[in-house]
Amino acid sequence: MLKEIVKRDYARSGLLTYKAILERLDKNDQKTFREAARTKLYSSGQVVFSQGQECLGIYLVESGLIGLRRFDESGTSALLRLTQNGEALGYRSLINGTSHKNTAEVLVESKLYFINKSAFQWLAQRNHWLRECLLAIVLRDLDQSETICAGLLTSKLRSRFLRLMATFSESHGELDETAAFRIELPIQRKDLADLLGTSPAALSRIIAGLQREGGIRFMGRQVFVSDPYLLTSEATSCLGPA
Amino acid sequence: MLKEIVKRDYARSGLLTYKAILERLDKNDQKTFREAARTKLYSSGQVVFSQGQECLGIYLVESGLIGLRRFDESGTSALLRLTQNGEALGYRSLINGTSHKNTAEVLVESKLYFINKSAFQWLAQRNHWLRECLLAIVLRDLDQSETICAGLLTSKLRSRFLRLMATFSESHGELDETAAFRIELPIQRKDLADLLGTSPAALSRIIAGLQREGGIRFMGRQVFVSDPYLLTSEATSCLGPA
DNA sequence: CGGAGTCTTGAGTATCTTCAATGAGCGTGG
DNA sequence: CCACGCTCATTGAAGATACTCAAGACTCCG
Repeated sequence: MLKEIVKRDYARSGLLTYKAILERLDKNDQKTFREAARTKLYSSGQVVFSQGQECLGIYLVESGLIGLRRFDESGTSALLRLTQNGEALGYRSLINGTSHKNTAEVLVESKLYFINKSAFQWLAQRNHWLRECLLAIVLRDLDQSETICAGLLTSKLRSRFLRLMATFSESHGELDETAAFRIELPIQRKDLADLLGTSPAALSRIIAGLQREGGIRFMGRQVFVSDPYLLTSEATSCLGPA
Repeated sequence: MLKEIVKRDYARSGLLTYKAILERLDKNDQKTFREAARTKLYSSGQVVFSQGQECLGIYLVESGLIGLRRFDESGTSALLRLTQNGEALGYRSLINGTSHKNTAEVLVESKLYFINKSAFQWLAQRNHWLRECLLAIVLRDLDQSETICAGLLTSKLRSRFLRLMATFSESHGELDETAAFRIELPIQRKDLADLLGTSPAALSRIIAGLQREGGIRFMGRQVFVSDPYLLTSEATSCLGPA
């Protein structure tokens, strides 16, 4: 009974891990899945796949952090999304048969499972849950993308940065011994800037300004938030599932 | 044979019209569908559904133009997407059972079909094509949203505006008798500005600047492009299916 | 200690915003 | 038919915001 609830929760939350999939497959498919899935380890800076490449299969992020980057014709690029544990990469191109629209670059050393296209399609065809889960992921990604889009359309850099911090506080934050919030930023300034569509310089100024006003302190990749209102005041989070 | 190809094309292009659906349903379901679908006419300015409202069903846009707008806490809003003939509205909340994330407002007098939630779910459960079509739409919307997002992250207002014009030229453009391109903008400046995340004032200046440089002329909602390179130079389109 | 990469700061400039005023277009009613 | 009010569009000016380039500081690592 409990197990059933947990399983349902996978579908609802869209957590698509190796283990979650295995649990939901019947015995025959489990074998197929186990044989098809390959672990791959990537170190920071590596590229999983590139924009324009043909889609060979789907990647499941088991640990680490992957950034989806898009380049435009002029060569400039933007970080569209961060992908972490329980999320899938490259599913889009897999479903509609197009080439990859973004470049997936490893921001933090990551462990991925790779399942080749035909094997995954075979499994998805046979397993209702897998299809549902995929759909849930697409919907969540769409919602996230629209939320970011809305933020970009309406908010200033400062607000967007604070929202981004709020997001990180969910996945990379913890309560300090001094009852202040401590966030460990997983990425460097340059990538933060790319995520916000700005330059490291502008970001630095925003940070300096926030610090001057108080309530938040930055030390390298450590962020100490003594005034949690700062993060909650400027809207809800804008990245990732939870 | 030809019919088969045409049908397939619906699935591929994601065109989800009343007629397209009807063609793909078997006789029993056709009856269900016909009984469930209701035509609704909306005049410009009306609201189809509002952000936060519970999802009652799905809307198919048969003609006209609907804008999806998102408000943030501070009350400012942005136009995230335009929806026209052959596209669906409210499918997202229908699938995952959440409330509407955006407000759908009618920009141009529109004819919609409304199919209530349970009827549509019943049909989707029984019809493979419908599910596939829905998935294709979500994927297309996600891609579109990410493209806009990337544009917002990297490009200046001027480029984004030209890209928007390129988009409109696809759906609302035609070759002039003078061999120049003529585009009929379906929406007013305020909405264009909301779509680009700027103010009508800034947009006006961009337009004035472009006109001064030549190659393009604006007269109210009419746009005459004598130098097509203007539209193609600054990247590909960023809105809508075709 | 040196060096590369990263982060911050400074100065000048370009872009965009805001508020307010003017102008163009349109339907209404005298 | 024209004056009136209305909405929409453009323009002006001042100020805020963010960009670029470049120089300086910090950190990590050899």
